[in-house]
Amino acid sequence: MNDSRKRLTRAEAKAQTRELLLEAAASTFADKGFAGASVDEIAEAAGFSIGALYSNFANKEQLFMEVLSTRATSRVAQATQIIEGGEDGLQDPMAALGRLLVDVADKDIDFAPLRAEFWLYAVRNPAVLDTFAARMREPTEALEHLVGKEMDRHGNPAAVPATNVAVVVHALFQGLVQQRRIDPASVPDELFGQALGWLFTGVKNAEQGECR
Amino acid sequence: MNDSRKRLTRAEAKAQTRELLLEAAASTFADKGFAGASVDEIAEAAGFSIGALYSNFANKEQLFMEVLSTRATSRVAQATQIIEGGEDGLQDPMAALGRLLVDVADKDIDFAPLRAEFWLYAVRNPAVLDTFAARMREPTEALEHLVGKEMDRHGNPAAVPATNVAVVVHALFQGLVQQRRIDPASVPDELFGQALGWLFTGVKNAEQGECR
DNA sequence: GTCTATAAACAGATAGAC
DNA sequence: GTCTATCTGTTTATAGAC
Repeated sequence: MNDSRKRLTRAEAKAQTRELLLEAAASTFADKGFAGASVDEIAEAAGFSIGALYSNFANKEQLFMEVLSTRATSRVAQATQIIEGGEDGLQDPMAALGRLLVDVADKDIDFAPLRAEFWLYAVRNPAVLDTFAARMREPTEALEHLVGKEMDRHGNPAAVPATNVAVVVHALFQGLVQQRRIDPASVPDELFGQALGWLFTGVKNAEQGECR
Repeated sequence: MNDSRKRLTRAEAKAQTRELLLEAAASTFADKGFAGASVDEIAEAAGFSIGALYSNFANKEQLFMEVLSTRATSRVAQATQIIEGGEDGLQDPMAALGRLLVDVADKDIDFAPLRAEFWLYAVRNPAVLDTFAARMREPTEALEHLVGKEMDRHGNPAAVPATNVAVVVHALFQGLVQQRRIDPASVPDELFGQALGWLFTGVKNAEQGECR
């Protein structure tokens, strides 16, 4: 009994070390990039030494991929799922989604750089490309539900596939987040929601034919 | 006379070396990133040795910034300016712009990775951020002209600022290019033009109020 | 399981030959 | 103006102490 408690505690300790290393890795990779970040400074940022890192991860690449698995990309999916279940945005889902996206962009400072780093890594390593593409399909699918509902709300069945609209919304979001990072004045808070509004009235009219 | 010809030829030779180094640098940075690419392999890719590189550029960073100055980001601006002056897209400027963006995305394979690399560098180096932001304003401003014309074509004066629409179009383009790179099937050729169509009918209706 | 010490390879940048 | 050789620091990854 004592023994099992002890074993559990040790397992927990190791798990905690792993988690701390993953957090430090995410932050350091965001700051300096995959090639630019050294395993040494990652370990140090986590409060450990290089030995602990190699005891928990096979090498730098595996650590990087592990960060991809646990963090970063699914934020948007989480966010949109909150909107679907929550009381927010019952009136105007698009404005609510706009606010939420701004929130994701501003709160999680590492989000965009980390995503860019993963994207580059995926583009450069064909073996990883499918894994990353699958990760990116997550938020798009979450958006697809929202998009589908919104399109239903406005009437008739799909002349435009919800999947395509979801891809566009996702791409627009990523693009705006990046632009906001280098030139905040050019991307005011409201622009997210406005752009979504334009897009959806446009889709709506495409469905039912031009309205004038 | 003989002397001046000789001097000119040498200057040209050096200029050519510089240009070759810049091309090789752009390609290598796109392939391996700023931190991942070594000056050695850049020089080698250009057909020169490391000494020639350091004879033409102060260091790796300056070479990188020089690549930014000469290449990469202004492609979209060039493209949209062609549309404005050309015979193409007189009927449907948005569809033409869509085709053109697809072309930029597919033909210039280094475009997106290089842009991502510059973006990351700018985000990480505050001193460079303004320079890069200015570069990014170039294509947006070119788009703004197109957008303004298109909005005029549909009628009344701006309830929506053309600048904001241009930012959205640019962001959308960048996002779609990135998504297409990791999951081509999710971003068919027509989607660029379609999305622009949705956006503009949406903006149009926002200008003149909802149409139903 | 984590740390310290170290091996082996490689980086950016410089100096001097041609 | 370009090349070769080299200096110096840093990198990833491993081995053995605790």
